[in-house]
Amino acid sequence: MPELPEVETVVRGLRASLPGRTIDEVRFGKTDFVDDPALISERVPGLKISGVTRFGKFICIGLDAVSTAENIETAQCLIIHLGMTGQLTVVHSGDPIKPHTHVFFALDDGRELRYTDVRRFGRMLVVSASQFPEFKSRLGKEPLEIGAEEFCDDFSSRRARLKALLLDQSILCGVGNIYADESLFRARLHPARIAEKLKREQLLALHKAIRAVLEEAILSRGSSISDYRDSEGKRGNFQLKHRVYKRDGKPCVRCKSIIRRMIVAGRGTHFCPACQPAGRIRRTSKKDAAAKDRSKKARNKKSG
DNA sequence: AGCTCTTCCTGAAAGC
DNA sequence: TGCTTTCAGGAAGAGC
Repeated sequence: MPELPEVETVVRGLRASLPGRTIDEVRFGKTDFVDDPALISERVPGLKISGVTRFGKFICIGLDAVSTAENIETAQCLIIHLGMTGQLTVVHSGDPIKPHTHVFFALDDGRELRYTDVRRFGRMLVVSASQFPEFKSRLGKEPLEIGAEEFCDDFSSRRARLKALLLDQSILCGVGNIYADESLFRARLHPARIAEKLKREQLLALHKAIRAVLEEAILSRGSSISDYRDSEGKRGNFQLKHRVYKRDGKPCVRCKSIIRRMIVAGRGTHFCPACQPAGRIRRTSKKDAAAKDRSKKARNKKSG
């Protein structure tokens, strides 16, 4: 699943081969993950790619009018989120089409930028350059840019579990399930701990761990678990360096305890029970227990 | 504020 | 062997 390091790798690849090219034509297959396909068809063809940037897990392809004499409002941002299984690759227009390829951007040099997405959990939209800051403002801070002080301030007032906070894109943007688990392991913090209850040193350790994990993962060109490929269709290598993610049942690289998997914040979560002690986990409240009981009964009813 | 559940979708894996 | 069911998960929205 593409998270910040994977998206950054894709963006670097696209940045090396797209700027300067003009998009001649846009073709669509299935469009249920596209906000407004007609608007993309209307605005994008004829524009020149000015740059490719990343914000959180989003890719932004900047587009400008070829002739600067045009009116100013032609500058556009093509925004793409890869969801779980999205892939953006640049190929020659005659190359075989991979299954589940749903958007084709024909370039003026005989190549094509293609969007492939098996599960179609991704998203694609176009906004005018003037609307872009507003779109961007809905996202939280960049984990590689936020300072230690700021990070501590943001987390120390939160009553949610660390795992939930790390996955919340309106707080920090770009961290997903893999890098949340890997960061928490490095900081020796249990995923279900409440942020507010941590000591300052622990929050500082988490801030440092997030940076370290993301930077190392970018150097390894991201993690390829199943579907992830970069803009040239190549796999990343960071999955070989995961210390807890999908390693449940295996020995901890630090202490040899068996890595465990549990659901936290609704997500499969991997951790070492010895290196990441639970601390004082909030006891299951009567309300939570009742909710759990209800869902269990609902499940039994369905199956029986 | 924050938690749980549901929805979207498909392929892999588990269950029978 | 082969069919059916379950599960995984990023994000958004509902309801509590």
